[in-house]
Amino acid sequence: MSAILDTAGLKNVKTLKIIQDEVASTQRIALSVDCVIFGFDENKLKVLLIRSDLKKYNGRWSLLGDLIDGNEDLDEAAYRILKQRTGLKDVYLEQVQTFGAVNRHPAGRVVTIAYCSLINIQHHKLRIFDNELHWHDVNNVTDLAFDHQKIFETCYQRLQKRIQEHPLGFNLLPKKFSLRELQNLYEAILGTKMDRRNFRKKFFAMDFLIDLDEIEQDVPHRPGKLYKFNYDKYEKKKKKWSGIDF
Amino acid sequence: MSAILDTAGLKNVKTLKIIQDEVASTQRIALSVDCVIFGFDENKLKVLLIRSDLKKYNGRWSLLGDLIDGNEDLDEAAYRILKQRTGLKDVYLEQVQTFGAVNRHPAGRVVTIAYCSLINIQHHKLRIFDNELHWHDVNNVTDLAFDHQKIFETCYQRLQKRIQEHPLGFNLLPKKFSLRELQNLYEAILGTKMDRRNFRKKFFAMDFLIDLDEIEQDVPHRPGKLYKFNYDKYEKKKKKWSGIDF
DNA sequence: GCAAAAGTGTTGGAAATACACCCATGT
DNA sequence: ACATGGGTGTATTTCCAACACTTTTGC
Repeated sequence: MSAILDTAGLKNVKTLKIIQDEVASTQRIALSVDCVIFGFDENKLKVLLIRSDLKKYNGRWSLLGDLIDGNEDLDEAAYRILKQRTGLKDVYLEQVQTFGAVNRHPAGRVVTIAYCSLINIQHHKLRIFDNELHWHDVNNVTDLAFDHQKIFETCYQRLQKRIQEHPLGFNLLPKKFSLRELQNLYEAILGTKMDRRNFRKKFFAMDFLIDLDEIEQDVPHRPGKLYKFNYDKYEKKKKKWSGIDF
Repeated sequence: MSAILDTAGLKNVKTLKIIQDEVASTQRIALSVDCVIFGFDENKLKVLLIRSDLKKYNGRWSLLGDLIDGNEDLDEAAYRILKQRTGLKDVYLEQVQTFGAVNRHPAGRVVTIAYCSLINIQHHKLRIFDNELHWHDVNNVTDLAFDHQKIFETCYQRLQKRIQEHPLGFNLLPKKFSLRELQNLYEAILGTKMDRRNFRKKFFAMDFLIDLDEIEQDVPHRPGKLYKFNYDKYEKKKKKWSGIDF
């Protein structure tokens, strides 16, 4: 912040020392990170929840979170939580919003920064040995502890929007995937059905899929071809937004 | 946050008291709000800056900000700053992002929540009696103090994107405006030139403009018709996003 | 009457949608 | 052979971009 003024109009130049004192004397606030960790499995979009460790919320599910250390960057804290809970790999992580209602936490003033994370469930399945940790179908998430329901919904909406504008979805899939899997992913996240032919057309027209010349194994029907996403090409061709539309 | 664990796997139910102690004992952090206040004047998009009150940044401009009080909601703090500096009216306010690099502030650890605000400059001109406060052309903002350059750019980009998807722009205009003014606004914010006929067509097709049957006064050419924005109608017809496109 | 901006339609191309049939594989 | 999903093409519609002239007002 730039100014510590109680009224407008003060314009003395302050020394660093004065500001330091102000920072030190102001009521400080506990800061936390909460992670909304999305995964994709069995053609469903899932979110990773843990049982609240607070008696008040006994039995209710909550997001994974932790307090931020005084010497820790925000993103660092979010990565730390991911690492502790899932094993950290192929992680997409994005800060979404900060929630700071005065009474949002029963233990006192805790402002929390919500992060949205996308992980490939196959790679992390093993790490969930703790049975208080569970993948929930996003359509079946209700009554979370604290203000976590609100946080979850905000992050889910953000995901729905972002996935249509950026190639985030691939973070949820195995490196090699079929077009059917890709479409299932989009349908699960957006809650819609799409025309298969037009879906293919759209993605092939984008020209960011690399044909691996491999096919699915162990499917009880004609196997589909496998693809991977061409991140390099995407980075170069990234589209600039234009067009007023609301 | 939901869990205060140092390793995964802990699953005892904690009492409120235990968590309170943890919150109290954890290193707390000073929290601030920084406002990126946009205005529109003389066909330019402007941002309101103040001279840094820190000697280290002597002469450099910075955003308007202040520390958050322990009993104050985040949005409340942002509104307070707006009120102190501009007079608070017709304000559009939106939380954008939280910045928390460990060393972003020379006075110690200060995490800041950036807010973007759009105000109608005509209504607030008078309040800027403090000559350390100044409206800068957004194209001429460089070398701000702290990490404010980054914050400013993030907010500006957010604005550019949001204004194309939501009718924010009207917060920057007088209640009655001509189509020319509206187009100038979009061109200023997006840094583009648009075709006048297509611009009109687009806005009339949306059908959110109310023809006031009034015309501009004191213009040295054929006066344009004046319109206002129909917020109610917009709220009802709000478009749902659809379409993968990146 | 001249300068300056307001106001107005049409057309062609691109992109999105809707839609139906044959193909490859496992059982 | 049949069930299941993979793979392909075309016709229609909708949306967007490009583009030029006439009108109104102040001077």
